[in-house]
Amino acid sequence: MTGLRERKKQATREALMTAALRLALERGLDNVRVEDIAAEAGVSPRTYNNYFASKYEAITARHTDRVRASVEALRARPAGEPFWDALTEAMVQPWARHAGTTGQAPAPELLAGIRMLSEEPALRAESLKVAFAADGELAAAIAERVGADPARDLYPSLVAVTVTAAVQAGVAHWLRADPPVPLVPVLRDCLRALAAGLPAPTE
Amino acid sequence: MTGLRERKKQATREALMTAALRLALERGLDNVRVEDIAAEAGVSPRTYNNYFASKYEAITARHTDRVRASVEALRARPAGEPFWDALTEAMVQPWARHAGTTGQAPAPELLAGIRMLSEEPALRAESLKVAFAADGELAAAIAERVGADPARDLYPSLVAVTVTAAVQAGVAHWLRADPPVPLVPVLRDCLRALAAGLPAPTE
DNA sequence: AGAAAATTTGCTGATCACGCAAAATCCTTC
DNA sequence: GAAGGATTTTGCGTGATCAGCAAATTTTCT
Repeated sequence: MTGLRERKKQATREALMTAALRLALERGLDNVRVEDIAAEAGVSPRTYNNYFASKYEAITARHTDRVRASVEALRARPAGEPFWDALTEAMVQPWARHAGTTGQAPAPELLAGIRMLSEEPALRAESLKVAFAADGELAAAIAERVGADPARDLYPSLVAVTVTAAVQAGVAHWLRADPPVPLVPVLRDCLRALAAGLPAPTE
Repeated sequence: MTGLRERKKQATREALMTAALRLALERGLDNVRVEDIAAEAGVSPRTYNNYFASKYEAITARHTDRVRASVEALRARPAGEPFWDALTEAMVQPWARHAGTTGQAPAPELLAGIRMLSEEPALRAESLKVAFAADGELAAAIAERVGADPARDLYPSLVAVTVTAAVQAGVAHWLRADPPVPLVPVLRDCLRALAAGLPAPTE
């Protein structure tokens, strides 16, 4: 079923994503026009907009995929697993390959890309948008798992939204850790703290 | 010190905000151009952009003010107050006047405005942007209060970001509650749960 | 009143995003 | 393997947003 058509579509999508990211990293976000990205990917500018609705979508597409992957990962966790274990693993998983627990440093280009997402205001906004756009689905998956009604109960959406936020905080902390630290444990800490409660440290 | 200049500036800002909101509610967001808002406020289109950088900023300006107000409110809480009490009150305060604990229903126009913020994707994105743009400041205020170093400690930013998210969830829940419920208790519940931990309901 | 400072405004240019229809490409069926 | 159908790409045109710049207007200060 993987016709040439689908493969080509995936390929241009991929080409546009990497072109956008590469150019933005090289020249700075403001010196990249849609036209440039399209040219780099060997495609007409009009086609760019068939794939991505805004100039920034292509750059944040990887992040969009990560977010969606978390939702799917949660749905794929074994049924017996305790809820917070499942949720933690699901949230961590898409980040694991970037910067695992092992000492190996993440690819610098990849890190620069993530850093740009959190430093360029326009990309930060786009990232937030996709993260919280998906959180209806995340809430639904959570509701399903804990047996709640997502429309009436506050719990699923509260957990979905705060977990999403906690991951953001974890990534941000990871980005600014001076002796670099591995990301995955940071994320686990965030989620464990969230599950257990956030009392003030000194009280 | 309240020269005519400053008063006029406040007035046009206010006029632009209300004009933008009114038009968006009346016609739908997509049928409002910057030009229309400026005309409604009796000002040139170019001036609109001196006040607001995007078409959506004016509409979400009230929300922006709420977010900022929370940060200031936290800084203004009495020093002896327990941390989570202070934080809860600070987050709730800007919303309190809209829909307090008392039975009085909120002004329908006001409610429609808030609902539009969470239903129109573009406005939702803008709201998220301002909420999380301010959360560096919120984290700083939290760090100050609990005596932490916002650059090194994860706690302040984790709390800031999750609290912001929890408020979002609370407001969203309030908006879809079928027999309407007062907002403030919902927000308090969200924040109490966040502070105490979010174990799965049935485990 | 008159100079200095700040704000408003019109103009302009760069860019973006999308509708539409023609051209190009891929897939299916005979 | 060729014709016909379906999908994608592309070019063109349109409407709109946003920011820089300099002139005009308004407020403030002396």
